[in-house]
Amino acid sequence: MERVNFQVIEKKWQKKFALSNLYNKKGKKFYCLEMFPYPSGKIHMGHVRNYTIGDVIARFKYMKGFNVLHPMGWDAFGLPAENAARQNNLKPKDWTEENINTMRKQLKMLGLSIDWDLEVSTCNPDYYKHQQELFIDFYNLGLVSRKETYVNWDPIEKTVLANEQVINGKGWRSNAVVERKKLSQWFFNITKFSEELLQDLENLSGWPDKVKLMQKNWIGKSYGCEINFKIDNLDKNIKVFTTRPDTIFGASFLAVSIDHEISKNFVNNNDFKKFQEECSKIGTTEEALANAEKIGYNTNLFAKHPFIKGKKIPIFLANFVLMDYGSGAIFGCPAHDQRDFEFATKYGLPIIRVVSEKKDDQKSDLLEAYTGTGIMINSEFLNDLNIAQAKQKIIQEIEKRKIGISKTLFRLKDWGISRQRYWGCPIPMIYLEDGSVVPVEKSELPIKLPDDVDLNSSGNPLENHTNWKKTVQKKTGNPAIRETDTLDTFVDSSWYFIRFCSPNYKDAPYKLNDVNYWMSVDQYIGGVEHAILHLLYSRFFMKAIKLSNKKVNCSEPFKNLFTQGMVCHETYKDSNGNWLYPEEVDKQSSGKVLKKSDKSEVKIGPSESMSKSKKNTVDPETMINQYGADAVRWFILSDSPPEKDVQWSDTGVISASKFLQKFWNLSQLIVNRKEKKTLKKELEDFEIKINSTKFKIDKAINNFQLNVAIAQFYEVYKYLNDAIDFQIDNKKLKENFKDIIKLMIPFTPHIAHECLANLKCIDANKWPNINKKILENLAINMVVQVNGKTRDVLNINRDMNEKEIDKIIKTKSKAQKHIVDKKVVKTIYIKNKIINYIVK
RNA sequence: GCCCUCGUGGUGAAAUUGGUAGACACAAAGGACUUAAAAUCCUUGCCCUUUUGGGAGUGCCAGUUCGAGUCUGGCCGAGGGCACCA
Repeated sequence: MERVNFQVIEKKWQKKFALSNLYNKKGKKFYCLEMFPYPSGKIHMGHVRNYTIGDVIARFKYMKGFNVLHPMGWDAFGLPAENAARQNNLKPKDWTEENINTMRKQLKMLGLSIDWDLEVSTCNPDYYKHQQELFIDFYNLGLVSRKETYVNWDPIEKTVLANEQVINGKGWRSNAVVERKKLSQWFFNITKFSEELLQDLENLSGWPDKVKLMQKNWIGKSYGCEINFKIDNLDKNIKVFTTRPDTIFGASFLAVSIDHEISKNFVNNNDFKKFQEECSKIGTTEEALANAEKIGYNTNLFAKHPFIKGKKIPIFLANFVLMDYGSGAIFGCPAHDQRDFEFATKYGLPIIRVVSEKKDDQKSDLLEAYTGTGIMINSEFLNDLNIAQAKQKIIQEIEKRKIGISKTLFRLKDWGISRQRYWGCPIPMIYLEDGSVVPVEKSELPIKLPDDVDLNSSGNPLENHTNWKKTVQKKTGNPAIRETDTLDTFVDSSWYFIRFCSPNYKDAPYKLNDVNYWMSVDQYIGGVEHAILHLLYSRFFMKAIKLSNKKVNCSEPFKNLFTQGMVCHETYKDSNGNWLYPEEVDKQSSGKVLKKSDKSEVKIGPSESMSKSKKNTVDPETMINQYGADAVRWFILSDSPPEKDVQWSDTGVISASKFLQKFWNLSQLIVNRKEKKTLKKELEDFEIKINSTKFKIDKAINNFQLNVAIAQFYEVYKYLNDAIDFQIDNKKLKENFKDIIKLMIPFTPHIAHECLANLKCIDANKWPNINKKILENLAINMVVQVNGKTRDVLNINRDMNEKEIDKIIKTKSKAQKHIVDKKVVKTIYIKNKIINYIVK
């Protein structure tokens, strides 16, 4: 049999895929989007998986008659471009563009049904001009502010990181230990949407619960109240936020953050300085802070207990109270909060129980804080209430006495967007001589990045540039200085899906009609690592854009979200402990693995997600050249469910390639098949099998069970191979075979189209009809059980009644010997499924 | 510490959502074809029985049910998210 030349047919069909008229441009809209890539150099297997999954969905929808939007772009700003440019003495722009060209070429090799006319790149002034417009819109809406705050400073990247970019106290990209630094920064006031961002999660039924939960926890809504404590002998109050106002009678101290304004009273105090030093010694990483011992500084001030006349409780400055949550002060109730318990134990403060699990259990000493349910004790008017009732009552009382107010707090913080880097979108703000800061005129946009920057000196290249920042205010002609910070690259990716709706529109970031037609994204696909950052920011952008233009009728950007798993590969180390690439090792049939260069033994490590640092990567382009794009696509979908990690295996892709070859062989056999006469019964059975396969595949794709769909193709292949010899005429056989191949187009578009062309198929891009009537008449397998144990399976007509079945079982079935001579106590009969005899 | 998810052959996984456990694939062993190899195809896969058969079996222990991989409770293990958030 002739071997199919993958290279030739893939090139041939990719030319046709490039003509957008191949795709349906009518019908109901369907916006299919995969997270766009950062152009780091070459595509990796993670991209292959992501975009192949997306392509299956997009092609599936095209074929089902939808008008599909399936674009691609580049998340092209970012620090690696600067680093690479510095190392290779290039311009970030040139480096980025070169990578884009490479990766575009590679993506095209995969045969994706992308509409390349819509391509956008975030580093292109045509794109970031509109981002600057949006920034100004947001500014005018009061959604942008400038704040002096402690920031997460990455000492390697010399830039500020958002909280979300700090992972275990380290920079998400550099892995450097993050420092605390006070800087003036630009913020998007994402917290203005806290409630909405939380509420609207409820409507996102097409999102994984896991992702919604992560966002919910991140937003972190908590109910409680604020209480004012009067400081004794001082005309001052300390505001305290608590979610447990019910435990107020157990309060034995106040603890206040070191950054709280009250600590200003002690700046000249040597003990305080010592304490401050001690705190800073602990380090600034969240991990270190979380595990650090709780220490305090006794201010010798006292607060009046708001409900116990004459009672005074000491005020401490404490390292475990955070300034940027609540009001930076708490009341300590050691009996019912573990942190307070540790603190009180250390400083010998009273531990007063106010919640008791049982009424009589109040004498034993606590070994740790009790945080469970119970009823109130030692709490005057709250006694005998449960916690919920007590909370309600005390808040009423607090409000009545005007010493506080019920309050809801969010953990979510505003989004710091300033970056002291060159390769990002310039922030369109200017500083005037009178000290005010104003946006530039929209007509001046884009504020372009300069080409001639020095990336080799430290600090912010735009700040260091000789004249870039010098400008004049257009309206007045007065001299002004440009903002030299650039935007966090997460801003770039927070609205690209909107730009895709009208990517070439020059007048505004989006064309209203196009956005209202295409948005929201019907299917968004990407890695779960973006569950919080990117998705939350994008949701914020959509809401902010809607706020700036009431005619936009979309408030959530992504209707359905699918998060795919990672691509993994085993790791290899030589005897010196150096990582080795898979192509540097040889696998022996004995199971041993040897280093190719010197035949030394190689240690195999566990399979981990592919990363350059561990060298467990496989180059997609090499694989495509070797086995064909279809085989690579097929394998990466076949082995695991898309939401789980998949193990890359060379033998797997080889077998995928072999299967496609066999499938092609089969199509040749069918093309050249000799005519046969049809036997009615054989044709019926055949059509039942083909239709049930079609049904299962269609359903599997709908459910994102692409691995299950592929298993169906393997199964039906075997069947079709036998079916060649069935008594079925060529027309019927080919018709059914064509339908099966059409189902393969989303998975392996090149070879499927090639086979269909050989079969002279004229409507290849139309999803075949499934004859449900045939399926309804399908014979079923009736399971026959005795005492719950399966004794036989009967292939019988659908909807047969119990009596008939009982007759068959008692005369012909293998189960009869388990029933005869025994008393049938009960029979459970589930139509078309099972019959279970209970015998004694 | 808190929250969430998941435990099925040597491996990746299926299982119509409470109804034949292990589809499909990888790897392995045996066989066919071949002078041989490659390629291709077939068979096997826990225990007992020569076979027909029978039994055990979805991390562990209990429970609900005619029937549990699927539901409930407890335990053990793995992964993920958050982490001094008051």
